[in-house]
This record gives sequence, C-alpha cells and structure tokens, in this order.
Amino acid sequence: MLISQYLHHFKLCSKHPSPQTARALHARLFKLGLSHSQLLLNCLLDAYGKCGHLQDALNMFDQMPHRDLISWASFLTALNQANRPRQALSAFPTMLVLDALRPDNFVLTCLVRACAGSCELRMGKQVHAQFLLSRFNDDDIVKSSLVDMYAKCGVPNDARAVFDSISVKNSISWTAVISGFARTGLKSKALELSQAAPVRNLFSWTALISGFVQSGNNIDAVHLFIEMRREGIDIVDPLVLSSIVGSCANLALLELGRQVHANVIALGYNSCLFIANALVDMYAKCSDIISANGIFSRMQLRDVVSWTSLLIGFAQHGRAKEALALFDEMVSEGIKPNEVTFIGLIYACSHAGLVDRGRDLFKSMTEEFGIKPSLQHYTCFLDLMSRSGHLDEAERVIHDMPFQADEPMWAALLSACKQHGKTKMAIRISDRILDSRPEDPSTFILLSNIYAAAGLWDSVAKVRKLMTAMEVRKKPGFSRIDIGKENQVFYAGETNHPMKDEILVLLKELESEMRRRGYVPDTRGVLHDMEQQEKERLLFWHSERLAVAYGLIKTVPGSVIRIVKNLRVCVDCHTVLKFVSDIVKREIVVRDATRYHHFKDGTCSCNDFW
DNA sequence: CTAGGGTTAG
Repeated sequence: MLISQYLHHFKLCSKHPSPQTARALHARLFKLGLSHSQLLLNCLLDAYGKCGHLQDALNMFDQMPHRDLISWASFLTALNQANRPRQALSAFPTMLVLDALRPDNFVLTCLVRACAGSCELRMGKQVHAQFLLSRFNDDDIVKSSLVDMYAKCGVPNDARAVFDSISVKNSISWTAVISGFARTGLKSKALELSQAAPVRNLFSWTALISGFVQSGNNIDAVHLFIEMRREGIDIVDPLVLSSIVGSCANLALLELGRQVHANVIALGYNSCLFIANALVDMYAKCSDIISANGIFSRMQLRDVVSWTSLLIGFAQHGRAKEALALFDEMVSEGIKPNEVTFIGLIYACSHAGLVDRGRDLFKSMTEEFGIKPSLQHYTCFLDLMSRSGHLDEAERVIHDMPFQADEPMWAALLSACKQHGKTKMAIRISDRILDSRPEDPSTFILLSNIYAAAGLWDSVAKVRKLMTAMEVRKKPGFSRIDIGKENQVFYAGETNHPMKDEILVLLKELESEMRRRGYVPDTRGVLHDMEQQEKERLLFWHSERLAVAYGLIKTVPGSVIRIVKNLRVCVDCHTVLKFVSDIVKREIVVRDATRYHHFKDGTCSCNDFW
C-alpha cells in the first residue's frame, strides 16, 4: 500500500473509531518499515486518541523518536478527550524544555481547552497572555476556545470581552458566549445575546437550555424547550434531549418526562447512551423506579453511569437488596465502579442497617478499586456506623479521616447519639458543635432537643439566643402534587386555598381516626418556642398533609398519590402519612429533599431512616 | 496529519 492509502485508512479510523484497525495499521507500519514517516506516526497517534485508546496514544507518544507540534497537538487532544485536562497541563512544560518547541495556534487551543476542562482560571489567563504575545494572536479559533474557557470558569464578562474581539464570529463563538451567560445564571443577558445572534440553530438553543439546567433554572429550560419545539427546530443531535430529561428529573415532572421520552423514541434516539442514562435517572427521580428499571433492562449498551443511576435510584427508594444485587451484577459484567457508585452503595447499606456489608464495601473501595474516599464517602460511612449504633467506631471515623468534619457530619453523629440514648456522648458533641457556630436550622433544633431532654436549661437558652442572633429561620416548606396535567403547590400554613374547607374537614376526620389508632403528635421538630397545642396546630398545616388531602379529594380511588416536597419530611408528618396510607388504603409516594418515601399499608419504604 | 460550541449518575 502507498503512504496515501495508509493515510486514508487512518482518517477513516479517526472518523469511525475502531481500535482494532488502528492497532493493525500500527503493526503493518512497523513491518513495512514505514515507522519513520512523521506524518503517518502523527496520524496514528491522532487515531488512537480519537478511538479512546488513551494508553496506546500515551505509549506511542513516549516512544516517538521525534515529536513536532502536530504530535503535541494530537497528544494534548487525546488527553482532553479522555477528560484528563490536568495531565495535559502538566505535560506542557516538557514541550518547551525537552522538545524545544514554542506553542502554535493548535497547541494553544488545546491548552485553553485543558484550562476550561479543569476550571484553571489562573492558568487560563497565563495561556491567554502567551497567546496575545504570540504571532497567532489574531486566530479566531483560539479566541473561541478562550470564550469557552472564561465561560466555564464562571467569568462570563471576560468571555464577552474576548468574544467582542473576534473578527469573524460564527455559530461556535456565539454558542460559547451564550452558554457562558446561561450557565452562570445570568438569564436575561443570555436571552439577549441569543436574540442578537445572527442564526438560531439547534446548537444555540442547546447552549441556552443546557446552561439554564446547569444553573438550576429548570423551569425556564422547560419553557425554552417547548418554544424550540414550536419553532420547529430540527433535533438532528440528541444532546438537548438529555439536558431536558435532566430538568424533568430535577423538577420531578413525570408527565413531561414521559412526553419527552415519547419524543426521544419518535426521533430515533432511544438507543443513545446519554439519553437512556438520563431517562433511567429521570424515572427514578420521578419516583417511578419500575420504569427506570425497564429502561435500564432494555438498554443494549450500558456504562458505569447507567448502572450507577439505577443503583442510586434503588438505594433512595429503600430497595437496598436490589441495589447491592445490581452492584454484584455490574462487577461480574466487568464494569468498573467509580466514586459515585460507592456513594450509592454505602447509602444503601446505611438505610438498610447492613453494617458489615457496608464496612466491607468501604474497605474494598480503596483496596480493590483504588478509589480514594472523599468527605462525602466518609459522611455516608459515618451515617452507616452511627445509625446502627456503632457510635464509637463512628467517632473514630471522624478522627481518622483526612478531612475536617463539617457541621452535617457532626449533626449526623449527634442525632444517632440521641436515637441510641447515649446522653453523655450527645452532650459532649453538642457542646462541641455549639462552640463551632452552627448555621443549619435543623442543627439548632437537634441541639435544643438534646439539652432540653437532659434538663440543661442554661444550654437551651444559649441555643435560643444564638438562634435569634443569627436570625435562623426555616425555609418555607412547600409540597406539589400533579394530577394529570394540572399541578398544585401547597405552602405550610396556607389558609387561602379555594378548597381550604374541604381539606380541613378531611384532615380533621383523618386525625380523629389516627388518634383512635394511637397517634400522638410528635412536636419535636417544631423550631418555635410555644405551647404544645400551638405546636400541634402548626404541624396540622404542614404542606404535605394539605397536598395529600387535596390528592385524596381529587383523584380516582386506588391510584398512587405522588407528592414532591422541597424540604425533608418531619417526624410527625412521616407518622401521619403512614397512618393515612393504611386508613385510606392508598399508596402515597413522597419525594423529599434527599430521598423517597413509599407509604403503603401503614409502613414506609425508608424503614423510618431518613 | 493537529485546534473551537452543546451531554448523563452524588
């Protein structure tokens, strides 16, 4: 074969990644003595990178007798594509020193992209300075990537400044700057720019919508998506769909999620990995774990994200056994778990009281899978130990870990002390927390309850004083219920709802039946200093109860009632919902701020751990 | 032969 034919092969290789062909060509190159052709070697390096065979690319790069700027650009691109931007940045000095090369526009672009990928703003500015001093300082492509870098580092105004200096703006530079404003939450600026853009194509819509999802403007993202569909934009690329499925998940909009799913099928993207993963997560977050499982089991191709999404779904829905079984299956299929997988696993063990399994998993995380535990892992692990009553071991976790324990971590330990009646330890830890100036309202409630139970009224007063001084106030709680296309939001204590009277009557009826069955209101969760009766009245108007009552009035008997809540369910509401599910023989599913509760026949899927 | 925008799990 002629060199040109090899070239053609390599190009095909890069376009349609196939590691087999790349390796075979590599071997042929050596056999035929063509391994000194710089052009072919660079091509091959590029092909390995594009096939995702990073290790082959790295080996080859290390062994190349001569490396030019093209080799460097291909090498840096391979690292960027493999999501290892820091490695790209740390390799760069070698180019200057060992290979005595000055970066060209291609290499500069790679470096900027590496800074963007690792959020290295300082380094990014240095590269920017190098670029301005170089003879390539007119290059619009480098400028485009600088726009993206500043956008990703959260400084959209700097992105804008570079954008303004681009002489010929194209759809890529417009997209980068729009996305920068959208993702930092500067909504009107982003919209303004997208109006000003000469072309509104799928990419600019995607930048806007994804940016909004990333900055938490899920509702705006949904509206924009609907507008985009109305404008008849052809969805020739599925990425916007995974974004919007994500916002359905964040908002727990099951109905819209189903519609988008139908769109996905109609557009022929249901075998796309990103989309399928997003769908698994969406159904799980909309508390329809059955459908999540269904999507997962029909997937032809699954990666670690697919497995982890479902695993965490099972864990949060209180199905620890399924989560653990999924993990075993995953490992036996040769999928390597990552740090997120272990969060889900330890969480699952923690909520099912599987101490030994959790301890083994935590150990195997480092020893078998080489993953260094983060603070979040330690928090999960501490939760497992303390919930199950291994309080000394839990406290040892805090002392032995390489992180400073934060307020939620101490609070988790403290609440377990209380649960297990370890008064002395509880007071010791409370004093410690109080000294370190807590901020979370729920911590104050916990502290005050503990001191009150021990009769330490001086300390109770101290907590109260600190609380007032810091103006600690609970966020207003609200609950949403979706009935068909209509949805209703209820706020705690709401008294001006049009159906207030009917709701009140029903709640009163339910309460007297509950009291007959032994219900006693648990007012420990009430922050305010007031009479018992007043506290009970406050609980009576908690938003989830209003939403459930409304649901009972408005829905067909026997159907599942789904509630989405912004805060965690309080102890008393949890008890109430268990009673109600039994009295009215209805399944009630509540998604709270951290997990899911399936109330049925008087019990909850969370096993009263939340 | 090498470079730029939009993507899923906690």
